[in-house]
This record gives sequence, C-alpha cells and structure tokens, in this order.
Amino acid sequence: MIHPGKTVPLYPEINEVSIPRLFAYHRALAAVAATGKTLITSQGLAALLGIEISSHQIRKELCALGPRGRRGHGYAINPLVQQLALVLGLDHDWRIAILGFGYLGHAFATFITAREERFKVGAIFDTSPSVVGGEWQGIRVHDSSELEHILPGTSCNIGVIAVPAAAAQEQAKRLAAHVGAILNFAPISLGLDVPVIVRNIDLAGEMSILTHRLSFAQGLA
Amino acid sequence: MIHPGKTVPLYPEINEVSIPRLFAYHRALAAVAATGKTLITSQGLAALLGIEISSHQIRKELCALGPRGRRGHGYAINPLVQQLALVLGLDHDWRIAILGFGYLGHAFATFITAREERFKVGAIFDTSPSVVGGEWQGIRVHDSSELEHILPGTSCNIGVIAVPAAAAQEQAKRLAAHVGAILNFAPISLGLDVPVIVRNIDLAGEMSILTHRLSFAQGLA
DNA sequence: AAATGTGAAGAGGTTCACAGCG
DNA sequence: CGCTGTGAACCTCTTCACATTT
Repeated sequence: MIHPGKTVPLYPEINEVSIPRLFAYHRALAAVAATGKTLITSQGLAALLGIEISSHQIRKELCALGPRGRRGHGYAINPLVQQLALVLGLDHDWRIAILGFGYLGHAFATFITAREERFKVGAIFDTSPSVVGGEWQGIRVHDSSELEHILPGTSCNIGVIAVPAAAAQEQAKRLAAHVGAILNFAPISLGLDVPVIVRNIDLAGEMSILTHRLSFAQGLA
Repeated sequence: MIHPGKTVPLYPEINEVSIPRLFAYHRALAAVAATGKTLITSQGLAALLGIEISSHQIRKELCALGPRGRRGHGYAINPLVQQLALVLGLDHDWRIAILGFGYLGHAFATFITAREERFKVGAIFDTSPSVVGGEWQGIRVHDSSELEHILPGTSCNIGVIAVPAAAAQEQAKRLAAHVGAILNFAPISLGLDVPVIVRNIDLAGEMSILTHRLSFAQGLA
C-alpha cells in the first residue's frame, strides 16, 4: 500500500547484511550494462558474482526493493542499476573526511576512490608534521587541530577514523559533530553521545577467527 | 560426556561471530590480570568492555568454553585468560605472510603486530622494485615471484592478500598452497580450489552500509 | 544473597518450495 | 515453459527468565 503524499519509497525492510551484496550487484550489473546487455536473470547474475550467492537470495533481495523483474524473462538491467544506486545512495557523490593519514588512511583513500566513483575524499587530517601541509590527489593534508575550522566547508558527511587507538576517542568525538556516519578502524568502541551511524572494522577480530579455526582444524587432525 | 583418549577439548559449538568478542574478553582480562585482580564477574567484564555487550551474553559465551565460574563469586581471571588463549589459538605465535606491501600491507603489518604479541610477520612479498629488497622491522621484502621458494621456510600459516584486485586471484592461488588461512582485502571472491579458511574484508561494502543508512535517514527528514 | 549456568523464547537472516505471471 | 515473487521452514545468534550453586 502506498500512502498518499509519500512519493519517495523508503527501504527500511532491507537487511543491513544484504547491503554489501546489493553493492556487489550494482557493480556487476553496471559492468554488464556497459557491454550492451539489457536483460539478465537471477541465475545469470549469480554466475557473474561467483558461486557464493544463490539465485534465490538475489531474487529475494532484489524483490525487497520493489518487484521489478519480468517473470519468465529476467530483469531489465538499466532500471535495476538505477534502482540499486538510489537505494545505496550511489545516485550522488559522497565526500569523505579522513582522520589519520598514515599508511592506513592513505591506503583507504586510494582504495575507496578507485573502487567507487561516487566516493570522493573531501578532507584529510593528521597530526604528524611530516604529513601535514602535504597533498594527496590535490587535497591538502590539514593539521587535526584545524578540524572544526576546515570540515564545515568541505560538505563531508562521512568520516573515517584511521588514527592510533590512543587518539581515536577524542578525535571521533570532534568528528561526530560534523558528519553523519563514521567508519572506525581503531580498536576501541567510540563512546559517542551524538547520534551518528558507526561501523567498526575489527581487523584483530578477523584474525582471531582465523587463528581459532586453524587451531580447531589442527586439533582434529 | 568425555570420550576416553580425547583429552583435548575442542570447541566446535562456539559461534563464529562470538570469536571477536572472545578475543576482546581475552585482551581486557589480560589487562585486568596485570593489575593484580584475580576475580571478576560477568557484569564487571561487561563494564570494562563498554556498554555494548551484556553480562548475559558474556556468561553464555564463557560458559560455552566449559563452566569455569564460581556461582555467587565470579570468574577466576588467570585460568580464564589461559582458557581463552587456548580457544583462540593465542597460546602460541602465528606467523603471517603479507602479499602486497603498499600502504595497506604496511598498515596491516604495523597494526596487527602492535595489537597482539602472538601475531608476527613472517614474510613479506611485493612486485614493485621500489619496495622489493627493502626491510620492515628486519624482515626482507621479497619479490612475489620468489613466493614458492621463500614461503616454505618461514612457517607462516596465515596469509594476507593486500595486492590490487587485478593480481589478487593469481597470488591467492599460489598463497593457498602454503597457508591454512587467508585474510583477503581484495574486492574479489578468490576462487580457490584448495581447502583454505578465507575471510574477506569488504571495505567498499562497509561504506555502502553507511551511504544507505545516511540516504534513508535523509529520506526521513 | 549473589552470581553463574542453561533451557526457552525471540529476533534476524537464509534457504526452500511452489504459486503466480508473462 | 521459464523465471520471478513470496510465504514458510529452517538455521543462527541474542535475549530472557529462572533454577542452581557457593
């Protein structure tokens, strides 16, 4: 049922865990569209993505965006790409503020801008004199003390915490006042009192999964 | 029931998602143990970790390792730390082979060795002449072509793929012949035919969660 | 009395079977 | 007939309530 007055469909019913998959669908479909193909089936898309995702799941997740397929034929690629871009917020650019421009910050900036053209780096901050004042892709690296001064003029709405753990808490607090979402690489839980969307990347935790499973595998042998 | 002859308890019933939390418990408890405390309750541990984990969950997960608490009192810290170390495989060192020593490989090496003393970098490979032949913490950076020659002598059992997407597939295949587990930062699904434990770090996917949720939040406003 | 240990209920996500359309 | 759309079963993980033990 569509409520009168509500013309923009929202998608709260999409599982958070499925978002990265939708992102993958979007990439794959955009690539296929570029070859001139206009129609694809859920099985065809599954084949494109490798063997890890079933056509069942693809259908379920695409259907959650609003039924768009033609039964017996498949999905028209172009509308689907546009729909996915809309749901993922990839119909416009995102400016990212990077806090901490050591190896990690640098790696992230390079990776993410190469990966998705909608992701731009809008501001870079660091505290090290050897980095501050330099440039990356024409973007000045500012001293972190200037954050409040610089950030409002950059229209960044996503921040990335790539500073050492000791500095993360304080810098995250200051960052949270200016962005709506934070990707955090620091191994601490940012105790933020402002409502901000936060994702933590737990690299040590990922490693511990590997060591646990390897230990268990060795125990079996 | 304990089977005769099986003296080492295995822990297949531990949820994979709980492993990073067990790792966090281990860290926090080890830190507390260093202060001289010998007893802690599930609530006390929850307080140490911040507000994100309930004492209920901590009890459930600790209990899955085998009941070790004293009702009415709490958990003896030292045995618990040892038990966690055993389950996580942190009772011995792990040697990590890093493929790709650009900014990401460098950042990962620095981060992970600082984070957990049991994680050591055992080998580093790259293809860039500007990096190959150099050293990091006394470890030589080898040319990737030497992988088969060097890796067997390093006793590395975990590999990290930090190379560009274009090179990831081929390098992962070669790596998989020598390690039991791989942490993959490349945005492709490594089609490996060897049985290897793989964890994929999907940074673009994490970003897409943020953009989706931000878009949705803006749609509400 | 105080905290653990644990079965049961609940929530979230995936897989399945098949109904529904083109 | 082919492929999508979808309710239901299923599985995994979290939360809860309370029995149990010191």
